[in-house]
Amino acid sequence: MPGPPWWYGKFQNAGHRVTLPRQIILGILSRTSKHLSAEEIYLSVHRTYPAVGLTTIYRTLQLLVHLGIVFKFDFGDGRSRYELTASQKQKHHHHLICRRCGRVIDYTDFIEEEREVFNKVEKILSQKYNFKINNHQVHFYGLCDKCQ
Amino acid sequence: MPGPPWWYGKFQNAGHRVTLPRQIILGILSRTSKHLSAEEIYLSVHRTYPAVGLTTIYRTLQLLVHLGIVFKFDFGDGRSRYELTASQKQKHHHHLICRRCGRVIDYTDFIEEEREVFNKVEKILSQKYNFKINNHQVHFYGLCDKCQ
DNA sequence: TTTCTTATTGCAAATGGTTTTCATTATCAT
DNA sequence: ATGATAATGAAAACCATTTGCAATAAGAAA
Repeated sequence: MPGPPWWYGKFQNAGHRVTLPRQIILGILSRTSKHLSAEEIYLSVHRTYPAVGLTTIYRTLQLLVHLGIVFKFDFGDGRSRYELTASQKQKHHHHLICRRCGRVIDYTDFIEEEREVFNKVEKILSQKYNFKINNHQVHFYGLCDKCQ
Repeated sequence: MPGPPWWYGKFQNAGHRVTLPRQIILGILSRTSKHLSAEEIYLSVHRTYPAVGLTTIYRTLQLLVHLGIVFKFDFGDGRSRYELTASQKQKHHHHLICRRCGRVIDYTDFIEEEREVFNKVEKILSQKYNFKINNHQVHFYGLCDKCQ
């Protein structure tokens, strides 16, 4: 798949430079289907590019979230976790979180049906509260099979 | 409304003591409709009971979350916020969060489809992933009227 | 290609919410 | 009333994340 990646334009428009660390980080995010933390990304980057510092990871993630390229999640384990908003590896999904062991399951079941409802709800909420809604997240909390 | 409060049994069953700080904290949570942070609760407690320390607030909240009496939320402002899971003041609701100013709006006026989908999805997910689901949270992210 | 402006980076130090340690206090079963 | 021990408060420790600043590099202009 040649040509510039899909996020390229978002950088240009906002006047941000396409630097090596940023490309590497985006590469990692686009190749995983996990919810990586800043440190995990740092370690992954560090294997091939030891010169990149943890600070850059944090600053880049902050930028990516701001540009709407990445979602930031809190699953309750004391650190933020990040996912691309769009990629081959990441279809739109919601989360099932175990309160005991912290396991997170992505599910896409009924996502279409959910999406229809959410579209409708978003439209209603946008009007009622005069809110410009960009995205949503759904978390179900409970106990996984091993922890019951 | 006389008699012991609804959470009393949960304490007893788990062998936890009903102490003054715990009663005060639960009192505050049951009288508010806001999403209070640990520090806000501390300050509120402190006005009438200056002897209660911040540490106790944290430990109590941790216990309450564990007992399922309180929900812990992360709205992205760098601190956790807490709400009773059940009370006169708190009906089940979802959140609308402004990415810019951090304002959080609760909404409870669900449309029928919304309820149906959640009931259905919850049931199916429980079976498919053998998860015992206790609750869910829904966050819509966007820009509020003032921040657009 | 070379130059120049300035956004970006790395390191170290600072921040700040939350947790831990430990001696003291208070709950509640006996 | 008493005793076992859960709970508490104060201070210190933790640790994910942010900030200050001098050095570096992206990308527009020449």
